[in-house]
Amino acid sequence: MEKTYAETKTEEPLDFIRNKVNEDITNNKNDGKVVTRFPPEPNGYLHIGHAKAFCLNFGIAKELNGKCHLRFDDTNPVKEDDKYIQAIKRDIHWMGYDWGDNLFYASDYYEKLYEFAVELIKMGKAFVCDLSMEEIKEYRGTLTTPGKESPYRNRSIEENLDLFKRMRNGEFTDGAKTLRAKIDMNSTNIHMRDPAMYRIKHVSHHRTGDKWCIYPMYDFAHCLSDAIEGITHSLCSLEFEIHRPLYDWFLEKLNLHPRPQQIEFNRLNLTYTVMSKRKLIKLVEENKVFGWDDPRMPTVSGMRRRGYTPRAIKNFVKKAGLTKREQVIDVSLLEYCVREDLNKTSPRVMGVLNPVKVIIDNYPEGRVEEMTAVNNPEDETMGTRKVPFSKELYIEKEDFREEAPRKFFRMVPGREVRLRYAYIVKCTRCTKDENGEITEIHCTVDPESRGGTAPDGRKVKGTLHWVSAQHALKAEVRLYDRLFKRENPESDGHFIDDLNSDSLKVLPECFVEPYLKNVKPEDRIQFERIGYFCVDEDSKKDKPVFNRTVPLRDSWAKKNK
RNA sequence: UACCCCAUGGUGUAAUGGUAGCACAAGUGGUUUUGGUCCACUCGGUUGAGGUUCGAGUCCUCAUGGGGUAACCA
Repeated sequence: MEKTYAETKTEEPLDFIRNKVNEDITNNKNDGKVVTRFPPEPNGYLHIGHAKAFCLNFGIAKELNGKCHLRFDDTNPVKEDDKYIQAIKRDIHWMGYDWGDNLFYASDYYEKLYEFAVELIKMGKAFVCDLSMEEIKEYRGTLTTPGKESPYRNRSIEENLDLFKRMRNGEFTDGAKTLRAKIDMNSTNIHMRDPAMYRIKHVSHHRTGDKWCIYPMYDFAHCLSDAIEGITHSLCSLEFEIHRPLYDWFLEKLNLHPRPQQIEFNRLNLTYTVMSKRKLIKLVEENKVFGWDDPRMPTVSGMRRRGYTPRAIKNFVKKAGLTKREQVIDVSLLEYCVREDLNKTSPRVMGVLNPVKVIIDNYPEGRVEEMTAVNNPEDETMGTRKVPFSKELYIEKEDFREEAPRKFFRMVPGREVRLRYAYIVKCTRCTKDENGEITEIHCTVDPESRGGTAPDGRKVKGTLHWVSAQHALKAEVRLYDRLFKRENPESDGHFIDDLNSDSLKVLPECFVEPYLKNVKPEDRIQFERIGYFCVDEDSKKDKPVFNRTVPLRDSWAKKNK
């Protein structure tokens, strides 16, 4: 049975919604039950803002032994599609939530909703209106002026009943008639000015096919679907606040009990991205990204492909908090949460993204040593692995300079560096091509320093990652950056202009250690000194593709900005 | 020039009439075979004006600022 937060072991302060739910249980409202719901419309993929909503709804249910229903709000067949239903279910499951038997569709309730509408007509609380869309708009008035009543408002109940039935039977064309609630054309809340309940659309529905040609509106369908399912707390975002009187009106007029309560919370926005479904659809349709699951997208699918973990996302949502103020959260908080999780869980490996060859002149040709490397210094149980070392290696181009700037601890002629888990080497010289590009770097190894420490205890400040040339596995690496150049991409439709043209860099010729030859999509690793990466589904048998999830923090780069 | 909601460091969020705290970001130092992690420190805040009170971020009034609302979308 449900418990209160006093009985859970949370020591953190509760947000205002959890407080309210807690209070309701304490007062035995709804017999102390908690039933929430997550009601996506299947017209796009879920994004991090939706994640906040479903983490809240499923989270509360889980925390208090209540239930959370997944209900597809499918009342507008022209925008909806089954492919979105599949994607939404997959994303919620991936995040670790389960609706059990409680999978519903607003379209399950079409017959019942129709009956409720008939009931309202019988009460004289709804009428069939012949006004056109333009006329309705005109009659509605404006934000500052009252509306006026439709000339069809006082039709007899019998006539309304007959007309509504004929609407259902398909006797009228799209837009010819609507069923409207009879409320108050003078209300200061425009949503109460005789809102539409049903409109005619001769369109087949992804679930009900051609059974219906009238479809219920959100305001009518949502509150009643909640009531039908026995939802106790109907949590939605702030922009629905003004709809609440209407939500309550239908429930009250139809005298439904127990009565679900709508509570509104702030949406989650992130810097350097856009969050509205409309804008995300535009990015997909105009091929600004490769799809809904492009790793640069703020969608759950995109984040999965990018390598974010459910745990990191949940933690982020929790840290973002829940209030009634507008929030725009710094994307660095999300990245922090991702790194925090990946740091503890990702195996470390070496990979060279921009390779340059290193030749160790005093190392015997053909000799191969197996160096022991720690898989994760944060977690001893992850063990160690062997990494082959030989005369010719690759290191990162940017780890070598002919002239060292101040505090540059990497490879420079005449100086020593450590090759991680291998040896201390001293750079002697480099060769260049006719363009001045460095072609080879020559070093000598200190054979006494095997493993990386010198017996004389001398300090070597720099440690570089490397890959043995003859053992290297070729890989493609995709580097992602923020999708937009500006913190708040233009809100007025010109957000496309703020797209960051450098949001994706593909490096087709990287070298990684052979340990990675059996990776599979969604495997996550850390390339030491570079960042966290996730194996992409585009990977081929002998050429893996790695998506950069998030770079490691880099105080060196920051200092040199 | 309507109605509704909101207002705490750069950002997000606590403080339920009694010491304004936490996290991220930013910065400084320490440790380090990842310029990572970790550790320590620093920076910086109650929109304004009145009122109630021994005492106000918190309650009241007004002002200011921000957001939402006029689909047969959700």
